[in-house]
Amino acid sequence: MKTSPLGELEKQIMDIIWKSKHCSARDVLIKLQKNRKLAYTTVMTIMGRLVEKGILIRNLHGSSYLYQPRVSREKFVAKSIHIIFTTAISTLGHEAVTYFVKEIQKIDLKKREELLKMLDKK
Amino acid sequence: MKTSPLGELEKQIMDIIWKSKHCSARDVLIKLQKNRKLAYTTVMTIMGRLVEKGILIRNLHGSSYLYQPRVSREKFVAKSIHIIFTTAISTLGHEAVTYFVKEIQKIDLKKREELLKMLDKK
DNA sequence: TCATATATACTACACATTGTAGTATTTATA
DNA sequence: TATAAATACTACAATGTGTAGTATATATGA
Repeated sequence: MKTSPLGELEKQIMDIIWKSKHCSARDVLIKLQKNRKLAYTTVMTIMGRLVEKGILIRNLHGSSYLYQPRVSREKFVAKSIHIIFTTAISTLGHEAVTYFVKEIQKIDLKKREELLKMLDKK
Repeated sequence: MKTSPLGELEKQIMDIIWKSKHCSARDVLIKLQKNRKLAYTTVMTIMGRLVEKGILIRNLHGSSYLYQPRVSREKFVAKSIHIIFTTAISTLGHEAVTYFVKEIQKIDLKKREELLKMLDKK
């Protein structure tokens, strides 16, 4: 079963596009290449797949495409969490909810600790 | 990325073993075959993989193996949820937490509704 | 206008995961 | 001892993801 809606490269590409609202494959490539070597066609392939998956939309702009997210990052995250959550429950059973609650409580604890640390420094 | 720690068949097998505490491949096969046709070797393969993954433990018992879960269902669920939760956050960002909270709130609402329905019938 | 650069389409391939099962070999049992 | 049962090993298809090459079309600048 799947645990996450995007692969690593897909995620990086989506993050770039969500930030820029719309961009070409080359725009994305250039940003990605700041961190690593990557072929233009690799980016094209992934972006094409994201279009197939309905996550990106593209429009011809002259002789090349401009890509846009089909939904906002917020909506995408909301939907993904819904899928992840319901999948987890159907695979692992209802007790799963309890553990999600516990995870959230842990996070809050950490946040509290972080806040305390910050206050300490000031 | 992965969304769930077990595939469909793996899940079914684990559920059987968690219920019986320990059993042979044949025990599992017989239970699975109540719902569908399946080869003995298919079950063997999956159970072998579950051993490789550290989810099952097996001990020779005469000339065949008896399989046991390495951890309780509870612990497995807890760990799985932890992985799912942290993976989701690292892929989708911290806002993800908000949406998990919303999902839990939705569930509670449903449960409340279900309860009301049950009360209504009685 | 022509050579080069750029974009796209299409194809390919590797690797991991999962479901599925066959074959070969060993072992037990009637 | 022949047969049944268990295991080990191998295989293969489908899917998802990362990676990139090749072929073709198109634009652009000298």
